[in-house]
Amino acid sequence: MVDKDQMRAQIVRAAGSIFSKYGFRKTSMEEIARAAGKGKSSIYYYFGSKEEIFEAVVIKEARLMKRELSNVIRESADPLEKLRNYILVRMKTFHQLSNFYKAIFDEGLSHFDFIEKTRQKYDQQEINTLKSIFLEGMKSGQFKREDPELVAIAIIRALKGLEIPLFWTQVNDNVEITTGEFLNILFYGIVKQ
Amino acid sequence: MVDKDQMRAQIVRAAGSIFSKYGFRKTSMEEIARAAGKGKSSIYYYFGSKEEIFEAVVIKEARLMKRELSNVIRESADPLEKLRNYILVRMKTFHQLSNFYKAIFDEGLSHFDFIEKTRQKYDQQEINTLKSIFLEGMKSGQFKREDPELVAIAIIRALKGLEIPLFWTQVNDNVEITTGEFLNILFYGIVKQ
DNA sequence: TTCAATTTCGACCATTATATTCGTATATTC
DNA sequence: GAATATACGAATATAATGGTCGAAATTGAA
Repeated sequence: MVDKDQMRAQIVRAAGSIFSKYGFRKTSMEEIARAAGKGKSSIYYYFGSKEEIFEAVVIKEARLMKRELSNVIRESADPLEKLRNYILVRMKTFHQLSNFYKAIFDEGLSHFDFIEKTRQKYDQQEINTLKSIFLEGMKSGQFKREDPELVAIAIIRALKGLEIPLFWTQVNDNVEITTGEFLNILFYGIVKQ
Repeated sequence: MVDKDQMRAQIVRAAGSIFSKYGFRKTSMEEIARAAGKGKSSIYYYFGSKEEIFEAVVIKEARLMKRELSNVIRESADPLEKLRNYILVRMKTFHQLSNFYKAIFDEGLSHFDFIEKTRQKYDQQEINTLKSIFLEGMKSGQFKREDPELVAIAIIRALKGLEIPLFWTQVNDNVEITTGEFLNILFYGIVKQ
């Protein structure tokens, strides 16, 4: 039973590296099995279906992103730095996960209802996080006085907008540049001088 | 006839962007057609087969790389700079083309005999180029006196070794770091002080 | 050792995806 | 308006793929 979980983890790891490269549809069980160093049918001993594996991968990656975001917030004291780092880390991680998100928008993947639920849950969490950061910044006088909920939602929307081109450009450089530009605008449009 | 070539170029462009993302096998004619803004069967008016398109793409990219390398050599006067820039450009371009090369090593693609021929031709060209750069550096006293042919072959071999990990890591950063490190070693192991 | 539970996989099946062909419809040219 | 060039939907034959099943290894406790 202990080994079984270990094997599951290994399969998830292998599958993740393929999924993130080719997306859900273009990844075959054969490839996952090969990458995990197992026969194709053996995979079915650990997972019921390809979709189950995909779900496990997405959940794992989501947890990872959440942890990473928590860390970066905890580690930066200044709310301004918090916001900056939060967004930078988010965009960077998102770029690595773009294939998963691409899969979400992919046609024929709408039966992944768990994804929509997960997404909504994380959306709410993100809004709350940003809200609290912004509140803190308001108290310290570094941010203008606005409705924190509205600001948080606006930022989330903007970030989602920023994510779109990531689906189409394969060059990494744009990420940091665009995000930096975005941060520039965001701060100097928002911060009280 | 003029328009036909234009359309061919457009298809090659579209196909290139998909091939470079998913490789040969995972790219479908349907996708190529969609990306080219045409119906699937229309593609066959311009190209006889998927492989023919692939061949056109590879040839085009190879030409591009060759031109880029020629430019960088012409523009840098110092042989040391020539070698440095040559390798940097080569690694950068190679990274963008990694999917094509991945296709070459892919099993089941061995019937692309034109690729092996092209590769051999370019290997010889590369050796000659590096040889002449090295000869120039020897004359100017910046490089140690060695057999230029052997040195050129050694460098090519090393570069090929550097290329391998590009197949497995998806992070871009490594490229410049590894290449930089490589250049460091190469220069200070080779240059006369 | 023996026996049962666990783990692995080759062979197989049903379904889908895909490359290519074909007949024909629509533009373009002379 | 015939001839030619261009476009595509539908059809086909084949290959790829997700998933099943039974049987072979492997393990490990009695």
